Amino acid sequence: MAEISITLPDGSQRDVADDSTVLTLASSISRNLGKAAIAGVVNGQQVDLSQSLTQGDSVEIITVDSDRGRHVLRHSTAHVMAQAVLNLYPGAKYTIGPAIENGFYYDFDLGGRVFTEDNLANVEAEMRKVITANQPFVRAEISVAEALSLFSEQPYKCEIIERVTGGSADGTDSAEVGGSGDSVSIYRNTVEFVDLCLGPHVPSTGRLGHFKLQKVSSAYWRGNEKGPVLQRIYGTAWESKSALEEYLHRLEEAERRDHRRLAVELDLLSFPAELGGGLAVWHPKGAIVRKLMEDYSRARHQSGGYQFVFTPHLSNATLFQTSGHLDFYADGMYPPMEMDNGTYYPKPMNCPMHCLIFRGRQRSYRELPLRLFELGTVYRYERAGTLHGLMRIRGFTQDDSHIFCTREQLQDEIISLLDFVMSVLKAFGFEDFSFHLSTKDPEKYVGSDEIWESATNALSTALETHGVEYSVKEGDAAFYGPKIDIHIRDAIGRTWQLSTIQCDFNLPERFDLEYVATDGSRQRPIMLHRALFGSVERFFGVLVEHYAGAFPTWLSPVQVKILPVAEAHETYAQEVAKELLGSGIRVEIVEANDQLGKRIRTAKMEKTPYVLVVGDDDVTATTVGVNARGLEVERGVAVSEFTRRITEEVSHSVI
RNA sequence: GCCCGGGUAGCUCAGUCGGUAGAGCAACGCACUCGUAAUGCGUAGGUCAGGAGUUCGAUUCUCCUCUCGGGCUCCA
Repeated sequence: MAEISITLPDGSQRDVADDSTVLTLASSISRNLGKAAIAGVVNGQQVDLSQSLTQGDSVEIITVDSDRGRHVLRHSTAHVMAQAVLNLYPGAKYTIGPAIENGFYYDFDLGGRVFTEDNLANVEAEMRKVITANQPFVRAEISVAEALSLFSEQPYKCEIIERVTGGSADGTDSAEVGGSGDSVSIYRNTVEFVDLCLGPHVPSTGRLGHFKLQKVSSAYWRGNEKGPVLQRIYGTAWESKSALEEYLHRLEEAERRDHRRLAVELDLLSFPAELGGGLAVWHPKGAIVRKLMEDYSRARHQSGGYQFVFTPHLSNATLFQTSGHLDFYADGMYPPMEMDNGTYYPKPMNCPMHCLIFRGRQRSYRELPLRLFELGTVYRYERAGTLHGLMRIRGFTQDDSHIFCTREQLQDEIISLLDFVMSVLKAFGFEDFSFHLSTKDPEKYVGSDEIWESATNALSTALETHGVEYSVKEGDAAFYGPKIDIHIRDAIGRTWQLSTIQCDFNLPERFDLEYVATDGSRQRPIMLHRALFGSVERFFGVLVEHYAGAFPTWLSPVQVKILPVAEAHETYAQEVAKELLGSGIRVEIVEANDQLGKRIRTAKMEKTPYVLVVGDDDVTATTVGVNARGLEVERGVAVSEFTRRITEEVSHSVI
């Protein structure tokens, strides 16, 4: 038999029989690789395992336990779900079913019927049948005419075929269907079930099985609010039972940490219905944590060269006409209040007011960079369906700063800003950052190409100076300037976008901001918007979830609870409390009305960092029994020693 | 804003095929005074989200409103 030569990813050559496929190649490399293989990449194109190889192909094997492998697995599972739904709901129209992060979904038009959670078990059972049947995924390329005839009962499929072959495909379509020119690719499982698809897929449904359907919801066809409403089922799928279980466990963990739930359990804050949606009241325990966060932020800004300002919550409409917000953003603003001397709006942003402060008098280059800082509360009328606890809220406080600088200063300013941002976030327990640079949208921007280029270079150079990896989002910038977004990874691996550093070439123009340069000429400053927390409320929510409500000692609402063993020890407990209070520690005494075990349990459930038990021995020796969160109980610690330890712990966390 | 599903005691929930409701925890009282994650007994607590309709009678059925949840869309 003749042989052909294949190039592997490491650059090595391998000779294989000329009737080889991706699968036989994988198996020839090792038995385990053959087993783990789920698809391949041939000359840069993802293909099925059954793909034949030809002389000179570059081949990479995709295994099930890789991101790309799980993607294939999930997409194939989506097909299985579509088949199951079509079996169970005759007349259902199927639309698209992509793999997504951690899972997949598929959208159906049930002709007015809807899915409920109760239907999921049936669909799952039907899917198991499909999987047990071990149906093959057979790829074919057929002509457009054949495809339209094959899917004549499926209007959504026809629409996709027409759009793809008509050259007006978007990203969603091209993930759904492959083929070139006049043909489209399909994958057939049975005589009855066939789906349009780019592929690749697993060889047969028997390769699947570690999946779970999660929820039903609705979605718009092609994301268009005016279009048909479809029924969507979300599911997750993994390469092994243990990977599936681990993922489901992570979901449970996320639910356990949900800040909305912990806010109630720990009495941090609430969203009274009487206030209206998306508006919170902060209870004492939440308020103290928030105050500590704000105090820390203020202290850092003070030492970081910022000047504090305050601005009102309301403004005359003319301000927002000047800033342009009323033209571009009126839908996001609370409605106007008609007053006898004009129309007023609650502010959705602080920046226009900071511009007024800058413009309040003539500015010299000697003052730049001028850094104005405010914990500024803004109001945005978020659409009702988008509200989500503290993460999306209608009244919130930005740790907002506007920096006015020259073009020459931009580079250094951003370099030091990145330092500042990471240093502040690290103080709150975040270590893992990712950076995203958004560049000009060629369709929509203000300012010269030249200033965009120099500002974008300043941002990327700053990132490179710090030696951090970053992704570039081409065209994702706002119309007024390029920006860096900073995401953090929390304790259970989720990422959150918090900080942002945005260049603005627009507002200085609109407000006609100037400074006097060294040569006496009037120059326009560049304005930087930046926030570290983003919103204090949202950052608080992220912190609650990151710590699962167990704040580090310096942030804990109550740092120490003192539990006298019996009533007779209450006087001593007060003495200990007094000493700790004197050192600035937040301490509470829990009187001996309940059994000790009960009181310990309650204190632990409240996630108190230190529970001190004091009894006869302690009164005699001036000691305490220390029950620290996550540590063994330690009896007989001298009060002075405990005070020293905790004050040291707290002082290390705060500047 | 759109689709679907909820709203019963402070919290978590049960229940009423239409006859105005119940548990656990929490609160309060009494007894117990206890050395490291739930002592016992008792008391109180609800216009069953709000409004309208159907009905002899509505927490239960219907409609509307508010609100919450899951998505979609949105986040200049």
